[in-house]
Amino acid sequence: MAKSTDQIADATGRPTMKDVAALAEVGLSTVSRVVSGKDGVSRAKRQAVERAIAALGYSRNDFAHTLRTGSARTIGVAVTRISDPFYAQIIEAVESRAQDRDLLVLVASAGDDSTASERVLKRMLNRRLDGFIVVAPEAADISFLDSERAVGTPIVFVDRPPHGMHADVVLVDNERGAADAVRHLVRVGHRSIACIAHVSGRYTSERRQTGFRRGARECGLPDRPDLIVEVEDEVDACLEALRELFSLPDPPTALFTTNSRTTKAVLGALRLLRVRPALVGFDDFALAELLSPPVTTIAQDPWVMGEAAADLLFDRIAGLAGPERHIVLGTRLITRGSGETPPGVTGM
Amino acid sequence: MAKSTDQIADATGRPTMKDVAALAEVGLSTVSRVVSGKDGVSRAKRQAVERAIAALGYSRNDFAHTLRTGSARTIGVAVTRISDPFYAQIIEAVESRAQDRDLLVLVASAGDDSTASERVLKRMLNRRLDGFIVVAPEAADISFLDSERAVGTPIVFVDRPPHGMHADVVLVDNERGAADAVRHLVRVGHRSIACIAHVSGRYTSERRQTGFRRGARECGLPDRPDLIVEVEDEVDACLEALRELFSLPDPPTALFTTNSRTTKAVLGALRLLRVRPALVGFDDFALAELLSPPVTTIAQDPWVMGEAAADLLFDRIAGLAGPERHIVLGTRLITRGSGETPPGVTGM
DNA sequence: TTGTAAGCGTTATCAT
DNA sequence: ATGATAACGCTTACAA
Repeated sequence: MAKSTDQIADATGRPTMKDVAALAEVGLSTVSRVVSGKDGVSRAKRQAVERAIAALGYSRNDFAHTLRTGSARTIGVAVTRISDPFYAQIIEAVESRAQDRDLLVLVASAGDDSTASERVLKRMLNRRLDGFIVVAPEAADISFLDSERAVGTPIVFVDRPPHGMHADVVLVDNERGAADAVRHLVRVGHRSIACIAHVSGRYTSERRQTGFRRGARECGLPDRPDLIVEVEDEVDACLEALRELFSLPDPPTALFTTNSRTTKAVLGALRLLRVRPALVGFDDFALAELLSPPVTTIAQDPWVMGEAAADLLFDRIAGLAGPERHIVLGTRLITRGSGETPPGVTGM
Repeated sequence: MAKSTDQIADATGRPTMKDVAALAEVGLSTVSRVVSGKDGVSRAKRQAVERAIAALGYSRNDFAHTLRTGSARTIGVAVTRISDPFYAQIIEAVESRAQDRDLLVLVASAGDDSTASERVLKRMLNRRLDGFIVVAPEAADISFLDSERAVGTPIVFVDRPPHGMHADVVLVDNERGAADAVRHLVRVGHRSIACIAHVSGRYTSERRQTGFRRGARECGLPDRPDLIVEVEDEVDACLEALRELFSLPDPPTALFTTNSRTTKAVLGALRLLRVRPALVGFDDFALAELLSPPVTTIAQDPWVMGEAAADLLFDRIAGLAGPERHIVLGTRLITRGSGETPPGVTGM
């Protein structure tokens, strides 16, 4: 009743190729050829088909198409948390690249939980994805992804490499970035620097701790294990950690935080204390320059990471063989002020 | 070579139900029954099938399943920009609800552009989505969505109603929220309040302007069209707008901004000026409480919006008929300080 | 309880 | 250039 044209329809109410063929008075394969943009169809028939398509409001059923051809023209992106701006930007970058190639993007927030994430990822895989980009939950056992790869689905990991599995991956140079942060703080005069590391996020957090230690060593700072603490990214936890740090006999004059969520929590905690240590955070975040003092960060570029992952994936989809590739992107120190606080100013 | 088990396979290299049936030495329909969790299968055969499934690493081809059953168990979410935290949270809320029902979520950043967004949305629709949640680009003509609805795909709009189309929609009470902002500013003593509205985002921006005017009127403020300006959400544009506002004969002592992107741009611009007007922004954002002064906002809850949209959609998918529903959610004034600046302090 | 067979809407093969 | 016809992998009467 919606359209004036009489129309037969599929189960879901939509016209099918058969309907188009009937209306255009041509064979089914001719319609298929037109729809798929193949040539070998006379002008006359092609036009008849196009008219019928327009009249019926026909559009191809992707499921039938995929069943037949094997390719869904869809890639999947799974992250641990869509609403984290860092992951959101990765997704947007991938999506933008995918649109260029007329690919659809299936997205999932897998969370950190092992069983839930496995369910989600497996469900996506049932979709016979052409490729998969994954920020893997670190707690989860993702060995099942390996058999998926074995069966031919290219998978690219982002942000952290999969545990015990050789695969394409896009990372930033966490170690070097963290070392840069330390070097910067030492340059402006600090000798006593604390590292506040996020407890979860095993991989990145650990690499950045390692970088922190290496940076400190290279700058000739004494080894101070008491200045390295692991916290949850909540204000309360950070507050407690800071209190302990600043009641040490030789308290830090500067802080390094291992990711932006932790940086934010630390900022929230600092607001409740009288200390104003220098601060450099790994991972840039919106509004960092509007805080007072503006926050100095080690920036990674999620957009570029997403693009790199997508490009790598597309190469694999196109059939690129060869050994797995690790793309390691550089980080950038953004000096904004919080890292400049001279050591003297600090103190409880 | 990947598995020790001999395995036949589909075109893509994966085992099919046929393979499972052969290995388990049962009929095809028995396998189907087991896979779909239907009963009426003897323990013995069920176990044989399960063993075969495990041995082959079989998983159901969703495309074949969907082609046959008609439902893709997939909903679509289209927003204008995934990396905008507001939309990212809506997506995450929808996704979380979808996971409860074992639905997959197809996500797209449609952008603001008309032709591009139409292409993206149409491609999603070819997927025979069970339902669609859309934050529609305002510039775009989305009348084609109407025919999609006519053919039976439930669609729920979020954040703004579709232009010239009756449909389910989840909104916040923009007008009231904006009026609340004005009332708050008047309460702390302001009489001269400017409204800095985002030029794009027609719908929300206009409603919030309307609310601003109504609030001003209800508080007995004089009608001051010169205090309402429209800007792009960039620092430069805001800077220029602010300069003009503050060179008026009777400059504002307080500002109201119509969305968080604009609020941030205005904050960036204010930093370059000597004025420190009071400020209330529509739409809350991360770190608002860490700025100095902390920013007072009219908060909308994207998570609740996403959940409401998802629930409404699920009702429709389940067959709920009846007239379209408009769900209008309230907003919440979060007093943080930037809205408390007494009028006297301001001035160029 | 179990299996056979007929499609779902599309594409690919093969005659014409 | 065109059109039957046979799959693609799955579900679902209908038989047995």
